[in-house]
Amino acid sequence: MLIEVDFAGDIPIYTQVRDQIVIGIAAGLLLPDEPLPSVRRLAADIGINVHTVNKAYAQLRDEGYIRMDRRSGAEVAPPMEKSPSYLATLETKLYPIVAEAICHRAGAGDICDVVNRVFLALGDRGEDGNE
Amino acid sequence: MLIEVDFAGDIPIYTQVRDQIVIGIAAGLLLPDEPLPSVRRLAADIGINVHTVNKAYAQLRDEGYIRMDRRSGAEVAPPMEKSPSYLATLETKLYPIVAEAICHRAGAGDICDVVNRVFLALGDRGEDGNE
DNA sequence: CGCTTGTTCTATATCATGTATAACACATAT
DNA sequence: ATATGTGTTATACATGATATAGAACAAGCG
Repeated sequence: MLIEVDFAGDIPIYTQVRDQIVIGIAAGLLLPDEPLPSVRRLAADIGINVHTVNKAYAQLRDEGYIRMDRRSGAEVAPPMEKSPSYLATLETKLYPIVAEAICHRAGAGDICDVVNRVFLALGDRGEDGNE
Repeated sequence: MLIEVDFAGDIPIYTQVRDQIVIGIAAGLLLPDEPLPSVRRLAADIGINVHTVNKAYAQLRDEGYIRMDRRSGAEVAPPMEKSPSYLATLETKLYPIVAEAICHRAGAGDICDVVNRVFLALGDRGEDGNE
């Protein structure tokens, strides 16, 4: 599970780390209860500060993606429950993106094609046949 | 075309203004060549600084959504060309969102359902039958 | 001239981001 | 006991983004 960071981009480093770990969990590269590298270790590997990694980990913990213990370190959390309230959050995030797509003359099919492409790219090991 | 801003949220004001105008264009509430309120006018209406509105307008101009003239003011730009390069940008934006959705046990169908729902909410007047 | 338009400039205040260093509480291994 | 490794917290500093404020400019129009 290699994590790379773009220092030149306008996306915060801790957000990049957080996103890549979420992607790793979604893709099945990070399995439940699997230990994550310690904050100091990952910071040294990437070449960033400990607090930056800690901020990413803390956010992941608050969002329920990982579990942190002062002694045993950080671990991937068990799979989430399927909460309908998340769909409202998803809709809020998709609203400006879909509007942009419409302005670029993309149809709903075009957007869903991209969604399915990303889904397949992540889903090689991410699905376990729940539906 | 009413624009409202959430001062308490963590989304920059100029981004909120920019997003709502994009949504307005996508929904057909703002038609091509339609004049936008002046930066001073909109700033006064919303209750924010002129520079904040100017930043939103400048970004919209750089992205091709609107056209600005020093004398005639700001106007909605003509419809965009359908560029394939945008789909790559869209895919980059959707990647973390789809990963999040997978972690929340949402399937590709669930995501596309939300996309279609947003598409319909915006598309009441946004489509003109291009495909 | 008077008014409006976008544009640019300076200045200030606040918050986010990232780094740096250090210490703490807790657990484990030597 | 000592050493090492966890996450956690605290302080400090530098930089950039965000937002505000006031002022001025060039250009068009009645």
